[in-house]
Amino acid sequence: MARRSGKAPTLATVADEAGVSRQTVSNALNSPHLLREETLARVRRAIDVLGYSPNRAARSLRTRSSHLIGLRVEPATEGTANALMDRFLHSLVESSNGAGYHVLLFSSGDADPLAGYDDLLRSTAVDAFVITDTYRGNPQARWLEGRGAPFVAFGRPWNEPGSTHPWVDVDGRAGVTLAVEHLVERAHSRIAWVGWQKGSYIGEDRRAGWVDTMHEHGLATSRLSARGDDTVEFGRRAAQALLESESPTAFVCASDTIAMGVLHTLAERGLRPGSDVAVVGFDDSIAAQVAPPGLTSVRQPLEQVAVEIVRLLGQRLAHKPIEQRGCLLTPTLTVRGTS
Amino acid sequence: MARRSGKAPTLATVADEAGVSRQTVSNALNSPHLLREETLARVRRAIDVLGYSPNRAARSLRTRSSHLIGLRVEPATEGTANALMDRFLHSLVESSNGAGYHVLLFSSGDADPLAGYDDLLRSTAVDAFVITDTYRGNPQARWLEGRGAPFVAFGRPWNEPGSTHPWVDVDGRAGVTLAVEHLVERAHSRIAWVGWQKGSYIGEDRRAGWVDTMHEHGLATSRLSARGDDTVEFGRRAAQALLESESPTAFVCASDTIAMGVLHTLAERGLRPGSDVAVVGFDDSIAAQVAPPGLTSVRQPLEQVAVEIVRLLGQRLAHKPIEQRGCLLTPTLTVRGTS
DNA sequence: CACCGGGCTTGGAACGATCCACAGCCCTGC
DNA sequence: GCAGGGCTGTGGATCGTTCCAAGCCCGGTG
Repeated sequence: MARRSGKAPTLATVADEAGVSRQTVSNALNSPHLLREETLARVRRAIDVLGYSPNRAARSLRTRSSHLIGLRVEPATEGTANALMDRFLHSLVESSNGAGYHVLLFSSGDADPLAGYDDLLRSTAVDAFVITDTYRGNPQARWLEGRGAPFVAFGRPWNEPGSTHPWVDVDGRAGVTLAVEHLVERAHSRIAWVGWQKGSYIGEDRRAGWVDTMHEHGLATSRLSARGDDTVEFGRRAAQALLESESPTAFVCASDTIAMGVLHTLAERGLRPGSDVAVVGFDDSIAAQVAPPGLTSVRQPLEQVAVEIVRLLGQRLAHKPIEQRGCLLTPTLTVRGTS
Repeated sequence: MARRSGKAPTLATVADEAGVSRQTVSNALNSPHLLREETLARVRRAIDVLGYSPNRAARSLRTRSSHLIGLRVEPATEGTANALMDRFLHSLVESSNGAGYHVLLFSSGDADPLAGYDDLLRSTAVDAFVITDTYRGNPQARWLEGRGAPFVAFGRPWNEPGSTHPWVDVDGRAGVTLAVEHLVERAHSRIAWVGWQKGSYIGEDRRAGWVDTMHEHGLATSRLSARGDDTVEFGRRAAQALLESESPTAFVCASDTIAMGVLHTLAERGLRPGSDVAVVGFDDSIAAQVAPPGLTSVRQPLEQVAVEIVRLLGQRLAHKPIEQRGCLLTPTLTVRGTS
C-alpha cells in the first residue's frame, strides 16, 4: 500500500497528493466531520497511498501532549513471588494502546526517587503517570499532587486524608474473606493467619478480612496469627511455631511468598498440603501456579485494574469532571491442590 | 532550586536570564566545550535557577530522534514460569536510562504482529527497537531489516543466514553443560533430559549441551531423553515415564516450568528431590527460588544481556562502524535444594 | 440586485529546539 | 598599523503539526 519514497511523507505531501491544503488534511485526521464526504474520501486515499502517519514529535510540540504515560519500574526484588507487575504491565500497555497512549518506563536513580518524575515532567515527555506503590508513606503521590501533575494511583491513599487524586485498588480484605469462607466450607475451623508486620496498611487490611470472617463464623483467632517479613523464610518459621503450639488445620497467608514458606514446613514435617493441612496464598503468582500441588490463592483482577486506571486517566486528561475518585475491585479465589 | 513561574522556561527564557543568546544555551547543553568557562558557568546557573529542561518534543522534532526505544510486550502466557521478562525489563530500563534513552512499551493488536512496529516507525516515535523473540521464524527481524530500521535482537538469528543485525544471546548449551557437570560431580550417571519439541532451535541448543557433556564423560544418553511442550503437565508425565522405564537419578530440564512438573511426579511417588533424585531447571525463575526445596537452575545473565543490548544499540544509532555483530553470554548455575 | 451567513477551505503564525552562515573579538605576526 | 585566523556568540531559518483569522463559494432574503 505504502508508496516507498525517499523521504517520509508529511501533511504537505498528502495535501499535494489529494489536491487540498494542509489544514484540510489535518482536519481529516482530527475532525473528520468538518469535511465534505467526497473530500474526506480523497484525503484518506492519499494518506493510504503515501503510507502517511503524523509525526509524533511535531504533533506533540504543538499540542503540548505526548500521549505517553510514565511508569516507574521499581528496583527488582528477587526471591519474592511478585510476578504481579508482569501481569499488570501487560494489561496496562494494552489498555493504553487502545486509548491511544503508550507506556514509557523509567527507573529512578538510586538517589532521589522523585528525580525521574521531575525530569519527565519538566521536559514534557509524558502526559501523566501511573504510580504503583502508595502504601508506605510514599512521597510520590503527594509530590505529584503538589505539582499539579496528572496521575492515577494503583493503591488507596491509605494515610493521606487530604489527597484528591483518582485511584484504583483491590479489596484485599474481601479477598481474604473469600479464602476463609472457602476453608470454612471445607470444614476447617482452626485457620491461622500468616501475614506482615503491623506497619503495613495493606497487610492490616488483609488481616482484617481474616479476623472479621473468623468471628462471623464464631471461630477463635487468638494465638492463631503470626506477623513478619514478606519472605519464604518467615513463612517457614511461622508455620513451624504455629503447628507446634496451636496445630491449625489451615493457613491463610498475606502473600504467595509466605505461603511457599508454609509449604516448605509442611514438606519438612511430612504433612501433605491439601489433604493434611490446607494453605491459601495471595497474588496467584506463577509460583502458585506451578509449584507442586498447586497453591490455592487469591487472584487480583490486575487486568481490570489496568483498564480502570486508563479510564480514569482518560477522564483526567480530558479535563472532564471527575465522576469518581476511587475504584475498588474485588479479587477472586483460584482453587488448587493445597485446599 | 527551581523558581516556580507561570510558564515552563524555554531556551529563550534561559538565554535572557543568563544574558546570552539561545544558541549559546543550546551549546552549553550539547557541546559545552565550545563555551568559555565563565559563560558556561553563568548559563548553568541560569538553567538551575529557572529549573529548565529542554522540551523533548521540540528537540525530537528538530533532531529527528526521540531517544525512545520500542519494546513489544508479548501477550502474557500464564502458567509458564517465565518471570524472565521481569528481570530483563528492569535491567533494560536501567541501562537505557543510563544511556539517555527511555523504553516505550507497545502491544501489537491481535491482527498484524508488525502493525505496532510499522506505526511507531512511520510516526517517528522511536529511534530503535529491541526484539526478544527471534526463535520461531519470527518475521520481525527480517521485516525491520528490510525497512532499514535499527534494532537489536535478544536471541540469535538461528535460521537467517542473510541477516546482519546485531544481537545478544545466552549460551544455552553452555548452561546445560554446567548443569550436567554439576550432577556428574555429585556422582550421578543416569541423567535424563526433559526438553522441548524438535522444532525449537533454543531447545535443540540446550539439548546439545546435555548430549555433548554426557558423551564427554562417557555416559549413555539413549532412551534418557523426552521431548514435549513447555508445560508443567508435560514435565510430570515425562518424569513418570522415564522413572518407570529407565530409573534415572537426575533430571535436567529445558525450563523451570518443566522442572516443576518433574517435582510434581517426585512428590507423588514419595521421592525426595535432592536426596533421592536430583532436578535442575533452566531460567532461575521465581518459582525455582521459592518452591519447596528450592530448585537448582541455570540462570541467564539478563542484566548483562540488557547492558550489551543498549551498548550495541548505542553503536548502531551513532552510526559507528559495527565492531561486533553478535554477543554470546554464558549463564551460571544457581544451586539449591534439588541437587 | 445587493447583501448576508454558513459551510469548507486557505495561508500564515506558532510551538521550542537545533543547524547554518556570519559577525565581532582578541591575538599574533609581518 | 594592518591583515588574518581561531574562538565565541548572534539572528534567521527550519523541523511537521495545529491554531487562528480571514477568504471563497453558494443559496437565500429584502
